[in-house]
Amino acid sequence: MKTQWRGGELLLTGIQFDAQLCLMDSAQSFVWREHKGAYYSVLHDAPIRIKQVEDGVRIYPVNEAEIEDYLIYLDLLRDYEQLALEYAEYPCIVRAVRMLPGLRVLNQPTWETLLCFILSANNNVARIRKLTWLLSEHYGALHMLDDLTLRSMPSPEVLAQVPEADLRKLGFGYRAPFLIRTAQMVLGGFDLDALRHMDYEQAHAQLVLLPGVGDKVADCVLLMGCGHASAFPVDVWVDRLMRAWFPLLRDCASRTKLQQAARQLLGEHAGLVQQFLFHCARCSLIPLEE
DNA sequence: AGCCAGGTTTGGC
DNA sequence: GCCAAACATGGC
Repeated sequence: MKTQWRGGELLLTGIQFDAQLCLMDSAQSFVWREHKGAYYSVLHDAPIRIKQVEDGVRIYPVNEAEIEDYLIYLDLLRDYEQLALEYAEYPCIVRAVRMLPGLRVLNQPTWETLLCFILSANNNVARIRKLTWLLSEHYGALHMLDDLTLRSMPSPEVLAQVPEADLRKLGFGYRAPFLIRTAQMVLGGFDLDALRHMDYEQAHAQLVLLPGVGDKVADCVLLMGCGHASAFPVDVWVDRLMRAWFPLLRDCASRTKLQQAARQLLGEHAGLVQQFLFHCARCSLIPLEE
């Protein structure tokens, strides 16, 4: 990887990174929007633009001191070739990782990851993105970039004060009180930053204390919002594909059992693998049955 | 029109 | 601990 920085623009080349896949199509993040061939969002209270180039990306604006933050966000400091080697004994994993060379697991801010995945429960991707947009549009801070108005996700301070009825009117349904009560708990001292430094079990046990956060949402937040690469979210797709491709797991009595067994089996980077398998199955890149 | 969505909560054994 | 039903909404 080569990094060049000048005039507030960061140019990263010699990397495998598919912006459309990572920011829009892989259902990891719901806060990016596409405009004229570039991707826009607000990250850590600053508007940001990412554009795909030949063998890398251009990011603007970036302070020189923040360069590493973006490498971390896009997970460009990790060797994904190594990931395939690590799981050489599982042909389906090697195949999935090699099939999506531009896919990376984003390291997103914990708070917005938490909000998005509370919204994701029993919901479809199109509506998760719509509700995420509604939340930022009504309660987020305003930013400008390239004559585009962008809004951040609401802070816990703001969200904790929103009347439940207002969110229900906007179409949040039964998830409305989950969002508000979670914001109130974070405001009341629930330490999201601490989750990064706890071990997986401990951090998971903490997260499920939040309203609207069950096992699966907790694992998504841990994987994509807390740097826990071993967190292994199991949704309908992952449940089906793991049973289909891993005979060892076929007889797991419940989703909880399967989640634990799969995480145990795949180890330190289970969650990274999960993203590749999930995308392959969801987009029918690898058939679930033969 | 009806099924389904990157599930969670609640209340019953 | 395991199971079922309720849950709001709208995408397809």
